[in-house]
Amino acid sequence: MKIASWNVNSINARLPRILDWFDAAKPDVCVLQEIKCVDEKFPVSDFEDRGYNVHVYGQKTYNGVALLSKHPVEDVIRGVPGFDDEFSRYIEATITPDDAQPVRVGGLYLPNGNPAPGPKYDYKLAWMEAFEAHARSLLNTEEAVVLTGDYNVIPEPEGVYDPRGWADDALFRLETRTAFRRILNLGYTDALWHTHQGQPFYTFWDYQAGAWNKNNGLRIDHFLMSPQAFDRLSSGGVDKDTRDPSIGNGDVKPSDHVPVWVEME
DNA sequence: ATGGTGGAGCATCCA
Repeated sequence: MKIASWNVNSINARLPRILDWFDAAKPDVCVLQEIKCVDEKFPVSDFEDRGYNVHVYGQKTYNGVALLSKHPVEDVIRGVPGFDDEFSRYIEATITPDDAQPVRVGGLYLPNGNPAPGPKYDYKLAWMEAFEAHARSLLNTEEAVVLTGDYNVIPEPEGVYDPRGWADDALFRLETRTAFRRILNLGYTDALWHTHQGQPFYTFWDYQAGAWNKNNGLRIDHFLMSPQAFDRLSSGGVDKDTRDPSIGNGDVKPSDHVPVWVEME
């Protein structure tokens, strides 16, 4: 079973490139972030035509997440439990394939938090604290749990092209990394860091200042897997080509994030 | 030091 995550930076502005990727990558499950539309504007039929069950937690203009699955979907929740969030940033459900054990999949769009310090950064830390509590309760179920999405966290210096220049950024400052580490230390594994055996890679390149051409990237999209999920991990990857403006549909600009995925037994 | 790009949706905000 292939599970993917992609911050698409507007589902509707990006749709031809997104559908091309779905037709090639054929994920069983995919969570999307920054769909930037209300539920009614989500192109549901394009995905239903491809065999997906579609669950959307939309929002006008900003944020918005979705969960797509070729397998049956149960117990969908929207928003991190116990956290009164004014934005649509989290969707979670149980996926039950015919040929594999169920997986609880969470798709998240963690707040950016800049500028830091400040109220936006306080919101990021509060979000992470609530998410940590929820991640802990999920571990207590002893089910296979996969928490994936745009974490807006650079976990270690290898995840940024200029660690010194980013030291005070909300994505990399020590308090952010510590909060992320607390979640990992509950008992989750950073699955893509594992499959890459610590070899650096990026999942995001800014639109500005020629970041793609200079390979000035960030590693901010992650898969956190519970022990029961990690034991079933067979491979993981990052579809970097989707970020290249010269590859694929030239009429549509790429997202600044690339799809990330894992294969599970 | 600033602005550099891109999306939503109409002046800016967000990333």
